[in-house]
Amino acid sequence: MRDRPYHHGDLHEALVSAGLAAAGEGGPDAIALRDLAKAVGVSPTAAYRHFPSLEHLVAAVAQRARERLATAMRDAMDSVVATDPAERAWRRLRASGRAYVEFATAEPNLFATAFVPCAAPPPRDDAPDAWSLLVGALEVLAELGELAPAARQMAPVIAWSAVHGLAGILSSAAPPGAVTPAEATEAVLDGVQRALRA
Amino acid sequence: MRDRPYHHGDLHEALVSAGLAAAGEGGPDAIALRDLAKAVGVSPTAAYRHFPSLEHLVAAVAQRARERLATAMRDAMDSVVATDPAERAWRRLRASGRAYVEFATAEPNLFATAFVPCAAPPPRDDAPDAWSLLVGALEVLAELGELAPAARQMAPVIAWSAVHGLAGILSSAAPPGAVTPAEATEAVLDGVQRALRA
DNA sequence: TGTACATCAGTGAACGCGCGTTCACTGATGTAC
DNA sequence: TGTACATCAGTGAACGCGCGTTCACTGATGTAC
Repeated sequence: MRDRPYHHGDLHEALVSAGLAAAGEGGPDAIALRDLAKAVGVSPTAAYRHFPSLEHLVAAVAQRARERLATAMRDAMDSVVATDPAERAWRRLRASGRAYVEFATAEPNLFATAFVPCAAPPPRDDAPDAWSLLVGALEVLAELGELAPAARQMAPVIAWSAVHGLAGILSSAAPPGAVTPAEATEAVLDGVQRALRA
Repeated sequence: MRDRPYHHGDLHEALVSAGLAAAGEGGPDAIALRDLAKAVGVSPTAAYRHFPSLEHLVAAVAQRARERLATAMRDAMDSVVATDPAERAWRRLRASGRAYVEFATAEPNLFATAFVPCAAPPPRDDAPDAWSLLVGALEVLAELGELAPAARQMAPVIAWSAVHGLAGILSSAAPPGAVTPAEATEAVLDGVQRALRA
């Protein structure tokens, strides 16, 4: 008397999705093949029909986590309303950075999962891809003449470092000193703007 | 016929030091109690005379890793020679940041160990302490009137975020785009300086 | 349209491993008298 | 100065667990004729 058909239907997707849930609760180390199989209601062996090894499953879950992060950035950028092109472009850059940091603080385990070192390659390109979103936002600013010429080539690494660093700090500890996470975030975004602005 | 005395002498220190070596080779997960006991030539049980649990040993090793990082920063700062006080202060700040990033790229496993999430508290305050070194360097700049008033309170978090973020990126991947790690580092340090400068 | 059969996605039991930790113990040290 | 004894730092064996992975297998699907 099984209430579940012999064939699962989409075990691949179910495992990745269960893996994302587990990672959200306990970080990347919580992605355990046997646990995921159990959560999905399938024997551990069944997973090997869809992933050659745990590493590949982890890679797929990590990609999913990165895509969540990138989606949050994109949504935040898309909700910016401003008529002046330059102001709009700066606001979109700031919105992406803010969303990045907020994702890291709201979901520290997924944030850690997104960047977990992983031997297996991701199954495909990230979509959306956080880095591309950032580079795109900076290109708009460059075309508007808003970026300092000296900073232009290095703008992506400068912005990414600042935001990624703050995200890492806030995802594992309170900001040092008597400062709220939101204040620290705006201060870092101000700093990025001063670093890049023409 | 044992060539080793029954009492070790300083097993506490030996375990931490073996833990640091293991972490340098394989990251924080390589800190395994049984392996360390074996490396030191002692039974696993002996470790429990010195640490209540593995967590506490890991905390001690992580602290040691952070102190290595801070020592590298301090050494780099101390080797700055400049007569003009403002130039000297800026150079010291840059030297500390550069050393931070270089430590992360040269010893990615120790860098990861330094910031591993750990339930047990560190046995004592870090000495030297990287955060204090940074704050000290920025205070000197502030007293010289080199910092923008708006940035002054937030200077530590701005500088730390940028450098910590770049260190995290470079410790696990090549910098995106056709850029060397050294170029990226100088660009980020330039960015910090533009963000903070009066 | 019906049927043989190749293919594929599952099962269930087991393997082998390494881990942190605990137990009852023994060897060495140092101190009180 | 010598000795009984408390204290401390080790030993060695074992426990129990959970892990990723493999094996021989079975149930379901779909396609060629």
